[in-house]
Amino acid sequence: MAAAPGGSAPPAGPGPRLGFSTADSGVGMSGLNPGPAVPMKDHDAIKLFVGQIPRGLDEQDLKPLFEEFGRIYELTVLKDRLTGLHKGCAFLTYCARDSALKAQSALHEQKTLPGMNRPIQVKPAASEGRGEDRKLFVGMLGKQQGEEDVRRLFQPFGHIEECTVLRSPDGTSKGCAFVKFGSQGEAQAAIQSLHGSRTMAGASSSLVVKLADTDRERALRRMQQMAGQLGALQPAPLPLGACGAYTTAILQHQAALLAAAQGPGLGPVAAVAAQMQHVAAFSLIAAPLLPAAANSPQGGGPSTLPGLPAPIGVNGFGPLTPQTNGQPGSDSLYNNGLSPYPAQSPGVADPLQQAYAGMHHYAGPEGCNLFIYHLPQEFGDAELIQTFLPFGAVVSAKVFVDRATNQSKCFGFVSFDNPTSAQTAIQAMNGFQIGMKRLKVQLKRPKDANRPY
DNA sequence: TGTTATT
Repeated sequence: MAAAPGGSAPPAGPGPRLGFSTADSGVGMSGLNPGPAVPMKDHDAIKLFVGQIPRGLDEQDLKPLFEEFGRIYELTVLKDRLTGLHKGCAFLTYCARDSALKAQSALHEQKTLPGMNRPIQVKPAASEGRGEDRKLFVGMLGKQQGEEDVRRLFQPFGHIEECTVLRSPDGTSKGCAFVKFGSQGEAQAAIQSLHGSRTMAGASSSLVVKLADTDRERALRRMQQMAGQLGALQPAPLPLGACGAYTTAILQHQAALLAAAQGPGLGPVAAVAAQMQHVAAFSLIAAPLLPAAANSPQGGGPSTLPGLPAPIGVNGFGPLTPQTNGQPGSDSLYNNGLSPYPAQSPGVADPLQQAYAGMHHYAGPEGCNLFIYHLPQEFGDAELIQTFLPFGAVVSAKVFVDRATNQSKCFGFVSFDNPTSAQTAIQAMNGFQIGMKRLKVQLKRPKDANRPY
């Protein structure tokens, strides 16, 4: 024992004598540990949790006990952050994965250290994860990249247990993959180094490397999609009271809380309820905030609105909220008598209903789709709907968002179900001043068109 | 100038 060679420091002389209550079977004489002073650990090494350790034993005391099963990479007794008191347990990582497995099977629940009532615990630390924490989702791959390419990319970070590129039924790559590492540490290292680090050929954005969804997250995702479908097909007839963006924000917050609060074991029904509440909140956004009876001078045009006081604050949607429900003209977005909106013709189906009727369609027919630039930074899809809903049935509205920052790119698309509405919207809204900006509203460029403007 | 995908 006294001659532990190599990097393993010999246990300090006096210290508590180490032994198991069952049998003392020559612990500590096995390992010659030649090699570098700084040990290397295998990529697939396992971090072990060791419990039921007598408080009197420190790392040096414990070392010989565990060295029987192989070279130790790291051994740390857990201490209270504040008091520094020994917590009766430790983390142990062997250089070799195999050593950890041997130690676990030989020691876990098998022996009891002196002075303890319960047998020692030796098992993978919780931080090692039980599968999900070692599995990565990889996005923004090139469509032509296969398993081999992905493996090449991730192989430097550890032992890859699985590597699968997701493909459509016809075999073409969906541009994403799953990679499972031997340990959580390897997975985290890969995330650290690779996420956002490069853009693969043919990808629209930089590489995505993150933990794969858990089963629960996957189920939630599915339900979100289903709820979305339901909402698009059957817009709930909601009371359109005085509910503006602020109310919406509260509802969304509540929905988020509900979703976050669903701990393990929450049934699918409650999850759906949370999702449906979210859908309801979204529906409320569409409460028309615009003056229904505001007869605007159509001939004037937006360019005749110089010096318009900013109707929309840069820090929120305060002015967007209808403060007097149903009272045309007053306290509305356009309290200057220069609203660009045409009167809503009676007899036309509720535009709200129409707006949602086909909302899952991205684009309408040619000539129905608008490209809108110079949107206020805080404009989202909902505000875009609100702004263009008076001109006709909005089939879709989408503000582009930078995926990395979640910030609006200040442009978006609105589609109507007919070209006349689109033209009316252009006439009324192109050049319209909001805050410091003037909207640019024009027909969306067809995919194949080559004109810059 | 319609984006990013979850076995």
